[in-house]
Amino acid sequence: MKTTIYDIAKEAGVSATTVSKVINNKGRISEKTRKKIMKIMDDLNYRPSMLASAMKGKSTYTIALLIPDIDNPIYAQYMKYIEEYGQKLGFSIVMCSTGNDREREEKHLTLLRQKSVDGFIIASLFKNETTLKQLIKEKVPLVFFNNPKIEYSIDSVIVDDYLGGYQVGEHLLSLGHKKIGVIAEEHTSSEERIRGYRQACADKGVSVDDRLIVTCDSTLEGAQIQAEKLLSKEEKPTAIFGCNDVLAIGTMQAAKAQGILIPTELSIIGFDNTMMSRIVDPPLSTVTMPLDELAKQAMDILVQKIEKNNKITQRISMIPDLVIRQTTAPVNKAVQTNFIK
Amino acid sequence: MKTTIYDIAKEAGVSATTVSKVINNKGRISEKTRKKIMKIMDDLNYRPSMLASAMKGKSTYTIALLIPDIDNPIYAQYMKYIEEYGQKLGFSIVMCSTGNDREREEKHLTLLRQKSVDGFIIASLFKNETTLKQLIKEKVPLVFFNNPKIEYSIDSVIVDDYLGGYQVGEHLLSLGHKKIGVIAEEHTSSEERIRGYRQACADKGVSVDDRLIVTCDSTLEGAQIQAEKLLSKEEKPTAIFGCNDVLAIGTMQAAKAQGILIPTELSIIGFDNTMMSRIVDPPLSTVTMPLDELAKQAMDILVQKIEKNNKITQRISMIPDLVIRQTTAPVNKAVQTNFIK
DNA sequence: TTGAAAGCGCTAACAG
DNA sequence: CTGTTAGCGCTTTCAA
Repeated sequence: MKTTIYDIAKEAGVSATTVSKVINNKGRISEKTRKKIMKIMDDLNYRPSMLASAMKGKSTYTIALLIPDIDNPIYAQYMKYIEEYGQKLGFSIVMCSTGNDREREEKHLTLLRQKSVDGFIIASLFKNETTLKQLIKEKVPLVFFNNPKIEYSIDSVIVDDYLGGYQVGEHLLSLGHKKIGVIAEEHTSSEERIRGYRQACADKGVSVDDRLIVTCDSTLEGAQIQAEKLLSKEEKPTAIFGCNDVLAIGTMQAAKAQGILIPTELSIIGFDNTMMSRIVDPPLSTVTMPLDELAKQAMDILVQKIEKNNKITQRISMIPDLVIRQTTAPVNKAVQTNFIK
Repeated sequence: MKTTIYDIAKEAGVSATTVSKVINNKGRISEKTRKKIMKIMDDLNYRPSMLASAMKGKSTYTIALLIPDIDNPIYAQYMKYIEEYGQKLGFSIVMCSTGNDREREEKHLTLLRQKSVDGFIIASLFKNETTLKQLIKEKVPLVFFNNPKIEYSIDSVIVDDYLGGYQVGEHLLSLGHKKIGVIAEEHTSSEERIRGYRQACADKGVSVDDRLIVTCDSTLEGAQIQAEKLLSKEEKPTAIFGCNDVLAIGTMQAAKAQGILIPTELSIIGFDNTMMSRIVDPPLSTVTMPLDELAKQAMDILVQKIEKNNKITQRISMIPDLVIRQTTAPVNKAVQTNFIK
């Protein structure tokens, strides 16, 4: 039999209420009884059941994180920082992978609402508008993470993907590239990154060739296939922007397989600055974001909603930063001319 | 106000008991009332509170996974497969990273027990014997994952690390290597892998030089530092066994930094077959394990314990397999002789 | 085939 | 400063 608040009460010769009060530091309790109760709780190794207190309307100190896919190390990183900071705040994180699939997203959502988790951090695509509206109406605490939902009044914490894409564009353009391929994943963040990239091109007066912008599932293999196609086009790109590191690295593999030299014959740049970008050869140029800070903000906002019932909704955006490593270089005139003939 | 079982009962003109019975498919209910109740639940979009039912002694359908560190992709993989299969079984997974730190392990443990999670899968080091014994005594459902605790009668699911180490040893030896460095992480699995490796050496009559076996924290940087030391020894190894992929890849980076050619001048082999091993250049030889199967078994055992209160304890061990890629090659006689002079 | 009543472990009025 | 009482939403005897 697990020890309950009553066991403590009985042992201390007081009522359960009193014990509850000392547990929660509420009301006024004489220092004497408080000490006594504390000691007994300690002796009996008593731990209050969070289930029971949650039933009385308190929070469960559990939040759910929805991510598309752990295989992409960037999502593992989301998890890492969110869990780390959650730990500090006393929250547990339940991990839900969704594959960006609406059904799986919803299944997690309803299941976890039944379990009364306090809130949700959503990095998964989450395209279902009906459900989303429903959640907002029911005031379920949630914050979108690196997943802009500009059409809705919803809390979100994001890196400025648009700016990141712009930086990539500028960088590539400054290196003299004009034929630039883009491999994107089906996610709002990719879209924003591309939007930024396009703007950079527009600002420099370089026209973008839409046929060079392709989408694929966010796997090494998927990217490899798309990159191969891109690289066997007549109007072969001299640079490719992978909208995340996995995509960029898949592209590197495709290039290597075709004997294309990086960065001499092809510049490649990624996004996310995952550990992978440091271990490939040559090390991948990419874009980094302040993930720890993003995670912290997301948790803070959520906890505000949960504990203080905070009503204001905010949209926090952080600045990304280029990390130039060794996969980007000035366009190789020789190759270009050779190709144009 | 959330709809409760009573709202349904009232609407249907029956008692809460009856509703409860149809929810749980218990007792005998006329097909008519059952249909009626079902319909009303559906109309009102009723979802039973798992908190309340958990308070009556039912399970929470939540299990906790303790891992050392998400930064190592192999642990992200553990998470992935466990969560995936958990999803199928209707269980949510709460992720706890511990850094192999006893205090953090215990904090998670007590917190989650207060939250009444149904059980624990432990991949984290977990050296605290007192706590462990306590958990066993209290019959907390738990299974150790790739984390052999041979001294205790505890359920565990592991890859046969000993055999994996043996395979690595055999492979390296068959390539003619005699001076082999080993970089290990502080974890039971590393110890087993080394034990297997030693046995292989013994079987081939090759003596192992203990000064070539070193330990470090499981980071790229840590491994790099240790590898540098190893590679600047007089008795420089011709091959290095990284007890996991991170360690092996850190070693690759150290070698590259020193201009050492892989595999011509130095063979390197890892363990875990993470995605990283495929993207480094040259691709890393390593050892693979049937993670999906391991995860499945671990969950199945745990669920047996939770739902059927299964008493028997089992230790499941699966066979790993060498994946020879391009970082291992026959020892380079030239280098050897050159070195010996 | 159905329901009344008790209770899981805790907290929040309210009274004393 | 402390205790009584009621109740969160559900399940489980036991009786009808």
